[in-house]
Amino acid sequence: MPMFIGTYEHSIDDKGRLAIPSKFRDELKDRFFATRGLDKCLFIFPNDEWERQLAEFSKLPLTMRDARAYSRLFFSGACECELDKQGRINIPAYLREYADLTKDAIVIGVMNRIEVWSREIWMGYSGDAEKSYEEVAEKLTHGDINI
Amino acid sequence: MPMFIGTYEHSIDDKGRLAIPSKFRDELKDRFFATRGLDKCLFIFPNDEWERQLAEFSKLPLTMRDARAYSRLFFSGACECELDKQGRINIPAYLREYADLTKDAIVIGVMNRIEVWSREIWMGYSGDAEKSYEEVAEKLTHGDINI
DNA sequence: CAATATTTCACCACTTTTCCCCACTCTGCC
DNA sequence: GGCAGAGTGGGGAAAAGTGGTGAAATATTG
Repeated sequence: MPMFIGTYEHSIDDKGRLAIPSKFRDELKDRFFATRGLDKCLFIFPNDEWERQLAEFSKLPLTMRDARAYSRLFFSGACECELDKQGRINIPAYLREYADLTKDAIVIGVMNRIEVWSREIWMGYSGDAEKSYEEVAEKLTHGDINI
Repeated sequence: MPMFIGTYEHSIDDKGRLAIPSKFRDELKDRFFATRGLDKCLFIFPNDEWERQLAEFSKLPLTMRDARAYSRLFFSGACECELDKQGRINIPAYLREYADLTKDAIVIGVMNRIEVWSREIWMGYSGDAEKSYEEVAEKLTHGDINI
């Protein structure tokens, strides 16, 4: 079971390269994937998590309009990543655009996935989220989701 | 199991030639087919997927008006493709017309198939879809995506 | 039927991008 | 202070994408 935790501030160079925090590298070693995430960030999934996502998609019928659109965005926005000798990955242009990644990136571990944020967007998002941290926690436990 | 993912921006020349992204070529090596897709794009299926489509169609009753229309367009628009030495295919004129392909094309991987879009149409489509990406994600997976 | 015109296809060459390797800097630790 | 590990930047080789040219096949016309 992978466990990604922590926040790292890294930079993306002109070629779209991003260093993966060294603490995350071992868990990713075999195979991993990046794709459009929710809330304008990128998701990075280790192989087993990726396959869990695929399983969800295989249930969707080609004839449903929404399902088509969703899988088009999901898969067209995905890429398999490889670490270079320095522990970096190459983020394709379309993903950098989606997440507004130019120079300063925030890499965070969220349990079974990694997320990559543009610095500005993360500042806004985490600021808001922090304020309502307790509120959200309360909402979640009233539903069927148990923490 | 083929896995086509990613977005590529290629151009179609006057002769109707389109370069297939090199990452897709290996998966297509033996045999593959192109035809009219849904939403004004072209579908490209590797051989095994093509045969799965055939199987699906053979289940449809000949008496259903919509089924007749759909399979007519699907099969009359189909052609077997071959890669030239540079990794390009030749897209027949009627398919280019169907998908409005003139110069700039977007090639995307959608898991078990490849799609070819005119740049303009894709921009419109993906722009709309992106707006509802998160909504649809929630609807389709009803909460399987972690918060 | 032959000669010419036209289209199609395959090959070749060029340009651009990508990827990989190496070198440097900074930080923390011994 | 020096060493090791982590992150950053740049340069060169290889691959990927694009455009063009020539040969073969087909069609057309005298």
